[in-house]
Amino acid sequence: MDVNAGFLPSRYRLTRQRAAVLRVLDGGGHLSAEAVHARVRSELTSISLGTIYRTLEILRDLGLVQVFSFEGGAARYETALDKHFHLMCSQCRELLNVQAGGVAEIAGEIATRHGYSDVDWSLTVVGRCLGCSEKALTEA
Amino acid sequence: MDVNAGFLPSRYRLTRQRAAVLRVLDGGGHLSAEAVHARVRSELTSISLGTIYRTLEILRDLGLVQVFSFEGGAARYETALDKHFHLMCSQCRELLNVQAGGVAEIAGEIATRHGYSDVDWSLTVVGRCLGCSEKALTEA
DNA sequence: CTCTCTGCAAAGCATTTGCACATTG
DNA sequence: CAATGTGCAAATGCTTTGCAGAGAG
Repeated sequence: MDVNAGFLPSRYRLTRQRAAVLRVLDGGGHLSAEAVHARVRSELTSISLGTIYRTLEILRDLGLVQVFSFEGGAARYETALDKHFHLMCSQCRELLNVQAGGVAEIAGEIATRHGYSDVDWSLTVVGRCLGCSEKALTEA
Repeated sequence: MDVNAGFLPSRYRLTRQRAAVLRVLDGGGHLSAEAVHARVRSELTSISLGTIYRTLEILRDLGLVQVFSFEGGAARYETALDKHFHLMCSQCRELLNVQAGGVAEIAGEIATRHGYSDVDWSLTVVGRCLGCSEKALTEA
């Protein structure tokens, strides 16, 4: 991804810190702020967690990054992709992106029926992944 | 709802506090722990917030109560009903329950394809509700 | 009399914020 | 130099927990 994209037409400056955060997220995965911090640190040793949070917020504002929050854990950040939903393992909490089919229609229909505007949706499917199922068997 | 239902076959005692929490939630709505606390207090003036949280956790464990967590706000609790999803206003954060149609199928299909078991799902549709849309117009 | 439950206050975790200094355009 | 960004540490909001006493079986 062109790290400059999205920055130029904005009031935000493209600093080393911001570029590094974006680069880490471009590496893929669903990372917590803490995890982003750890990775960016290998390059910018003195960057603070506060800056990570501030940066993630800005990248969100620019539409370059998406957040996923769930119960009992830190929010996970990923670079913005096509609209998708998440498949999450209830044990290891690993996240998988899944393409949406039909969900947008259901969401839109409901929203219209209730007079809601500026509609967005989020679907999360939770279950035990293959790896964790096997681990459970081995341990039993 | 019979407040005793669910308690008897369990290791939990039915105390005044627990009955009161359940009664408040049966009153309907999607309440934060803080809101439950405020309402229960009118009856049991010295009940603590800690007890509210502990009780909500137990009621969840018994399947009598469901939680809904979202970004940037306290979790909301409601008595367990048929599987449904939530329509949330992005401004006033009011929650509406909506019956599910087709979502379970999509979720199940995806989960099976990826080998996930013990599957559950949650769909949240977010938008601006009628009330908030009107308010926005009046203020403009 | 033992086990469970409660209130209280302290701790915990994720996130945000105030401030003084550094960096940038 | 004026505006923006940063590190640090303290503050915040929600939730959990340790403990000592109260209540239930």
